Amino acid sequence: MIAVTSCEGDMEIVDQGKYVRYTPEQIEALERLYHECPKPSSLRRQQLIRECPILSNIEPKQIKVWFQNRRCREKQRKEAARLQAVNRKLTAMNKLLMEENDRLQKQVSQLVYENGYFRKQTQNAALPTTNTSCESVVTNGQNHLPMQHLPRDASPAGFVNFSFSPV
Amino acid sequence: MIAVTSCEGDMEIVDQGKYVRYTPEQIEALERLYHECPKPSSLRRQQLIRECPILSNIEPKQIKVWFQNRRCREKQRKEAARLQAVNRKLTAMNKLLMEENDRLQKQVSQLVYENGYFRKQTQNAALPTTNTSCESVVTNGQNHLPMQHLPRDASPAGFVNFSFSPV
DNA sequence: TCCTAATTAGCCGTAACAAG
DNA sequence: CTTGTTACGGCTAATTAGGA
Repeated sequence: MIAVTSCEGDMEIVDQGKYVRYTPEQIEALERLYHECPKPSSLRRQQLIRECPILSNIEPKQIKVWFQNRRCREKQRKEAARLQAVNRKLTAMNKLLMEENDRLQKQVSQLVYENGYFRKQTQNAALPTTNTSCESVVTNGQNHLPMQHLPRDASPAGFVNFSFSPV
Repeated sequence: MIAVTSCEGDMEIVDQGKYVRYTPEQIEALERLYHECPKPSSLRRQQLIRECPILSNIEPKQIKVWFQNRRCREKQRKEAARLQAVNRKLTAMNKLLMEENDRLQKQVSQLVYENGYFRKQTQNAALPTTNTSCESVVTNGQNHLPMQHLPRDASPAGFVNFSFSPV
């Protein structure tokens, strides 16, 4: 209770009722100290209060709590930032992969086309060939495709409609 | 003021010095009400207190604050979950794209190989050809590659060392 | 009518505390 | 200690009252 008036005024609340906001100067000092050492010992905390006149009116317990909350906040923010960063990275990588995929698709198309052309040439001009078959020459276990239905639509699985918002 | 004893016991604190944890029953009731309406009006909140005897010892202001905090928590959790979901989606998509890329790379390799073979056949067996050039036949503005340095390393940009942790 | 001061309500950040 | 919860100060947007 104790309504504590309200806005306006520099009321030195003093009375340890509860809930005070530290001044910007105090925050600045605390942040600096936190940057030096995010997890000071109890002893170290007492030193800080003595060394820093700005913090002299803050109780040791409050200092302790402040560092606790500060660590917690940092952790949360770091995790959020990390997720955002990973997202950006993955999005960027996706873009690259899509472009590369596109490029390769085009390349395959062209190669298939040229291949068909050459195949025709070979067929027409060189019937007496030493080739064992008119089909695929090298078969390294994969891609046993008959070479005739490739010209387009070389996509394998279905990742067509991946909404995927920009984070 | 008002130390409020501490742990243990079912102390009916009553005196609203500060900081009380609501009982599981109260939480349950509040959660249920929240599920029905996450943002009740001031009037509605007063109704709730009257209707629900479990909440009768909680002040209107506290109810208001509870709903406020509850919304805040939900928001944070939803955002975190969303990021996680997007991350999973992107990671899965990346995997698919990588596989597809790999497949296309292999396909290009094979096609280039076959192409070379056919090209050689054509050259050897059919010198008197109507072909205008021994180089690329179709040139659709893109992929003006000389066809000789493709066999491997068809990667364009540098996405080699993308650490990319699994979320 | 439009504008401006005052009140109101919600959200954000954070202090303080409890539980684990 | 960390994590989660209660509570509050302060900012901002939305609403309203009163005066030019």
